[in-house]
Amino acid sequence: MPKIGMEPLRREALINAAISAIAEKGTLAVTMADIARRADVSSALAHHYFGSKEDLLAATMRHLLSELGADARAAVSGKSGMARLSALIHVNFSPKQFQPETVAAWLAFYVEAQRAPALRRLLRVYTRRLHTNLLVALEPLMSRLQAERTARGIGALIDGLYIRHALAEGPSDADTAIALVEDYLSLQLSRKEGAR
Amino acid sequence: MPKIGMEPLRREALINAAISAIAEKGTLAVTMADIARRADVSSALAHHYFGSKEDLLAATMRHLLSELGADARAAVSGKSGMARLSALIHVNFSPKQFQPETVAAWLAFYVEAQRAPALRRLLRVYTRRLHTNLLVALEPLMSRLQAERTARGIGALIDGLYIRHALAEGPSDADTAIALVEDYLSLQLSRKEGAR
DNA sequence: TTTTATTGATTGACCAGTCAATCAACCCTA
DNA sequence: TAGGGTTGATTGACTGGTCAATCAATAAAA
Repeated sequence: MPKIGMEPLRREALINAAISAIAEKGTLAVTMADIARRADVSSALAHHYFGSKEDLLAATMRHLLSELGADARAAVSGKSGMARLSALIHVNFSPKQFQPETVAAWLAFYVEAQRAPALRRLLRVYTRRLHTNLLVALEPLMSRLQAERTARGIGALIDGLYIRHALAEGPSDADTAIALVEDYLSLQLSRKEGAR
Repeated sequence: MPKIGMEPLRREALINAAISAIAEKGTLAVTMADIARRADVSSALAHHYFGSKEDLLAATMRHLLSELGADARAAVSGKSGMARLSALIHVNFSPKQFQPETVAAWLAFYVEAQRAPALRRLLRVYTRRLHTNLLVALEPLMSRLQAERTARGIGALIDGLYIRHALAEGPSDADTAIALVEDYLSLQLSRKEGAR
C-alpha cells in the first residue's frame, strides 16, 4: 500500500466510481459521497483532487470520450472503403462501449449537456467526429448529398439504439443493433442514384 | 376570478409548468417551488393537489403520453397503407410534438425512467404502441421479418432524431427529420425481397 | 522539516413535505 | 335577507434531511 504517488490512482478510481454511480442511478445527480465511497476514499479527498463535483463529472465525460476516440482510431487504422465504415459502426457496439454501464452514463451526460455548456462542448466533439469520419468514408461511395444524409441517418440510428439499449429490460444484444445499422448502410449503398 | 372549481385548472397549470421547468433545466431535478412559481401558486398548493413531487412528475409524463397518443390516433384515422405509415411518422415531428420544450421533457423522462419503475412502465406503453402501429401498417407491405426490422429501425431513428433535436444549437428542422425517416422507409419498401 | 495523502467534523444552502391559519364562496334557515 | 356554519382554496412559516464544499488536524514519506 504505497502512500506516495497516489494521485493518478485516485483520479482513475474516482472516475470509474463516478461512471458506476451514474450508471446505477441513471443520472448525474449522484452525491460526491456516493462516488467517493465506491472509490474507497472520503468525499473530502475527491474534492481535493478534482476541486468540485462539476470538474469531476467533466473529467469523467472526457474519459468516456477519449476511450471511445481511442477505440475508434484503433478500429479504423489501416482500413478503407466498406471495411472502414463497418469498423466505425462496430466500435460503437463493441462489448466495451455497449456495456450497459457505459451506455447509461453516456445517456445521462447527453441529457445534462443540454444546459451545461462545458459538457455540451465536449459532446459536440464526439458528434462531429463521428459525422466527419462517416462522411469521409462515405463520399467515395456516393454523392456528397447522399453521403451527408446517410451519415446523419447512421448517427441518429446509433443514438436511438443507445437509448433503447439503456432502457431495455432483458439483454438487448449488440449484434442485432449492428445488423440494423449495416442494413441501413447497405440499402443506401445499393440505392439507384437519381431515384430521388 | 372564480374561487371554486379550481382543481382542474391548477392541475393543468402545474403540469404545464412542470414541462416548462423540466425543459428549461433539462432534468427532472427541478424544485417544486420552481414549478409552483411558474404556475403562479405556492409550492404548498402543488403538494395539496398532487401529493408528492413524484406524483406530479408521473402525471406530467402521463399528460405528454396521452397528448401524443391522441395526436397519433387523429392522424391515422381513416388512413391505410402508405398514407397511414406516413401519418405515423409525421405526428412525431408535428410542430406540437417536436417543440423543443416537449422534446427536452421527453428526453428527461427517458433518462429518469431507467430507475423509476413507474415512469419506466409508462414509457414502455409509448414504445410498444408505436412499434405495434408501425408493424401493423408495414406487414401488408413486406415480410413479417422485414417489417419487424423496419419498425425497429424507424423507432430508433425517431428516438435518435429527438435526442439530436434536443441538443441542437440552431433550429434543427422537422422537415429534414421527416425526410430522413421516410427515406429509410422507402428504401425498405423498395428492397428486392430475398436480397438478404 | 516540508510536502503529500487523508479524513472527520462542520458549515451554509437548498429542498420536499407538513401544518395551522386565513380567505372566499356556497348553503342553510329563521 | 341577514347571519352562521361548512367546505374548498391558498399560503407563510417551519422542519428534518441532504449535500457540496471547506477546514483543521493527523499521519506518513521525503
